[in-house]
Amino acid sequence: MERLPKRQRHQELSRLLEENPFLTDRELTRLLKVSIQTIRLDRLELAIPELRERLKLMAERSHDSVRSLPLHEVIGDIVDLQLDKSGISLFEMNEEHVFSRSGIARGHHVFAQANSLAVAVINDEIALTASADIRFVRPVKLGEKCIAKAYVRSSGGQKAKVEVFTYVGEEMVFQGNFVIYRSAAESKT
Amino acid sequence: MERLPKRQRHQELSRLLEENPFLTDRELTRLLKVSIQTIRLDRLELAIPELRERLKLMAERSHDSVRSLPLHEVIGDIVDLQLDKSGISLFEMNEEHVFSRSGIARGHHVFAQANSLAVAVINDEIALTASADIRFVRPVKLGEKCIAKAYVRSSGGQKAKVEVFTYVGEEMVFQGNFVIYRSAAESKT
DNA sequence: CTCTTTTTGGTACCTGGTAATAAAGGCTAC
DNA sequence: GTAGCCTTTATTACCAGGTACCAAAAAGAG
Repeated sequence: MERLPKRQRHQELSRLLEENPFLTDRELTRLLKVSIQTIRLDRLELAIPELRERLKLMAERSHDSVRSLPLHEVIGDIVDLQLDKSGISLFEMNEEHVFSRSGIARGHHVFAQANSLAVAVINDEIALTASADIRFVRPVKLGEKCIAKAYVRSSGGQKAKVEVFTYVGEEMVFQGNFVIYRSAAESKT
Repeated sequence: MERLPKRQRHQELSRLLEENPFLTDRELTRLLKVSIQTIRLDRLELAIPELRERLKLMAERSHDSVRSLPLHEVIGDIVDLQLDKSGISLFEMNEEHVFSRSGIARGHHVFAQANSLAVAVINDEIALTASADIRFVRPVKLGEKCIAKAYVRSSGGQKAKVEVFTYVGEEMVFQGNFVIYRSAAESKT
């Protein structure tokens, strides 16, 4: 058995669910052409919860409105969030985000998604961006779906370091290192 | 059997679910002290969907809402522009730009003003942010007027370096070094 | 050609329901 | 009284979308 197919399938599975978290295992068997048991093993390996749990998580996030994310002001759609650890958000570039001339996204929209995620992932009353070092790897074009992944690298004390990578499909389009100030109170994790 | 208890129960049921839509029928039997069948008949009468449907609806709403936000073409009013030299823009923070909790502006709005200006100041068909190194010196609060000043430090070749300082009054609140890609030499096409 | 990993298949069980049907409780009308 | 009616409760069958586990087949790797 080639090592690739499995990893490719895992990537594909993650991508599909990031794009559309409403897919059941049965629908995934159709999309990936493997048995339902394989899908379930894959989800297990990738630590992706079942459909109902995913929906519940989404519902909870939108319901709470407490926590560090007033959802309406967040750029992008946060589909996974492990406070103080990591997070994933989706954002699709459409007309209002791009230069009309070239169809290329304005940098600050790409930044906004990454920044929103970096702030959201910090489990604190108040979290503010202190500084950032960012790189636009390749232009993002109209219609492209950006998947931003944030990883908290260090969160001791008042400053947390968060690394964010933004992808379009497999391709990295943006990378940023954020330093986030936190209100200091509840750091325990 | 009193006619009232039923209507009262219906009201109570609606109230409970509005307050906490995550309640299962079983939990409701405990709260209302009737059988689970009664709860289900009540939900039927009141046209309240089952728990899973409620969660799904909430998840769907949170999924396709967020995408849009008031980030239009250029952030800030450009009041002075000397192409390839310098520029100034103004931007006032209001409710939609700040964390409702703290009244502090979200970093990406401050960044967006600076980024817009850095791109605008470059005299070329196409100008894109390649990378940036930014620092939020102090938080910007609701109602504050930000004055961003951009200076082109070097513009030879395909990359231009632009330095942006943002002030509220005399106070510097943000500073960034941008590297901007330009489509070619300024004299071309 | 073995040995291990991966994939598939199947069963039992769980949650939070729907749907249908029957039975019991309570109240009114005659 | 008791018949009629609504409300409530109980029972059973069924479903979706899983989990958990076991066994066997398929596919590589050595």
